[in-house]
Amino acid sequence: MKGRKEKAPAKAVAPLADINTEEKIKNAAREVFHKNGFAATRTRDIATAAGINLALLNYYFRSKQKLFDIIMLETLQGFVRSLLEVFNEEQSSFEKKLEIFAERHIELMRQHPGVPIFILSEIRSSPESLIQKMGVVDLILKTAFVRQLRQGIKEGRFAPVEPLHVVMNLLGMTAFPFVAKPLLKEMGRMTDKEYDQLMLERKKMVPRWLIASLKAK
Amino acid sequence: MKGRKEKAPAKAVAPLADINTEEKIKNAAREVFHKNGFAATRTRDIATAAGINLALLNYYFRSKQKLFDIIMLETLQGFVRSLLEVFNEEQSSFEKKLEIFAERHIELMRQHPGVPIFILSEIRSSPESLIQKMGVVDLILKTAFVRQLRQGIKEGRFAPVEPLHVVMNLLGMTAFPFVAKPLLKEMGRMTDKEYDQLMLERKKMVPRWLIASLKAK
DNA sequence: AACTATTTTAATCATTTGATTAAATCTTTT
DNA sequence: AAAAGATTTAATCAAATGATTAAAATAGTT
Repeated sequence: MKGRKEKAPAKAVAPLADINTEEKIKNAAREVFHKNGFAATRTRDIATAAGINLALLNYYFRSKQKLFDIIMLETLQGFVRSLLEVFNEEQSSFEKKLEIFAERHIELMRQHPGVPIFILSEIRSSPESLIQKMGVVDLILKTAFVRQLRQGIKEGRFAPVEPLHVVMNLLGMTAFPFVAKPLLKEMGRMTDKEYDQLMLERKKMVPRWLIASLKAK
Repeated sequence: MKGRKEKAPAKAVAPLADINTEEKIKNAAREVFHKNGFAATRTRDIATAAGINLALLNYYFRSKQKLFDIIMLETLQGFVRSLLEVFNEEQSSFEKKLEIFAERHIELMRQHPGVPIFILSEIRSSPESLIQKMGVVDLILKTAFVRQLRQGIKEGRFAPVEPLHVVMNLLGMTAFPFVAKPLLKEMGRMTDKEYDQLMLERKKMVPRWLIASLKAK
């Protein structure tokens, strides 16, 4: 243990107009990790993508694992936040929340198509740590969205159903097409442009399909 | 290149009552690959799980990649076959196919919960080769199932919809809960047993939800 | 400019990991 | 039983990979 790297490098003057090294590494790491996952990523891939010397990665982030943890945490937070934000909104109706969520969530995934499969495939064999890192997720069944769903059931507007089923259906209909894109695209013999067109259609349709399903006996 | 391993080892007498080495390796490989994926799997993990000497893996399968290819191909075929079998059945109605598919597909995934995320996460960054290995998938839009869907739309029993949307919704509702199990289980603060109970419920519910959505304007 | 602290580089380590080899053991055939 | 062939083992290799080090370069301060 030498002293030089005991603490993180001091953040010197921010090189305005140009991006600093730490950010360059993080951006490259985000891209490569999202694309290939932790195990298939070489620290050299990240260094090359960032256009930096390999040693700088360890100088700024100590280890591949620590860098990954940062990227994963930020990625998860970005996704969970956007979801909870909509679900917690107190004013709007259940139906309106559905519309806003589908619109936002699908748009978010259009901008970052690799993120859903990244999250899911990293979580699959990860220790408790990662799942607890998202302690936020178990807040979902306490949101206004779920409360309104239960209310709708009580009033007889919707058929009785376990709310988690509805969350599964909603996320299944929005996220799955991104998770399974290579497969589904091949099924439909589609170009990326055509596939994207379907995603746009789904922004409007998913809420309707879901509402209809809630009325099924 | 020595001669000894130029060809595959001769399959000698099958050791009845006991499983042979090749099968032991394949079974262990299937388990480990399904759990951790290609990149995160060490050949030593497989050897240990199979209870064999590391060199035997290469003796029987030449390389990690070749062993993986075999496992992946078999895994894919198992999944696609069960899907096409139902969709191609000429006699049954559209609604009946839906019921049978949901029942079979969910049951298959209950037996092999790691398979869906395994397939999807390996496919994501795989070269064309893997996707073409499943040339079968693009047959789906030519099945009786899709033909009957189009017919139903023409007759006005269903609202007009691109069939691929319906396939997305169906697979999203069946497969996604398995793909995202760690996340969804945490959301619902559920035990494995409780989560499995939900999967059983979905066998009956997914067809109803999907039919209802088809009638949504 | 001289001095100090920070950032970057090239070279190198140590470990992990896929694969191979040669010898040993076991099985089948003669 | 001897010979031939198949299977298994222990030891080892070579390349890949995460990480470190010492020195060089750069920026900031006096």
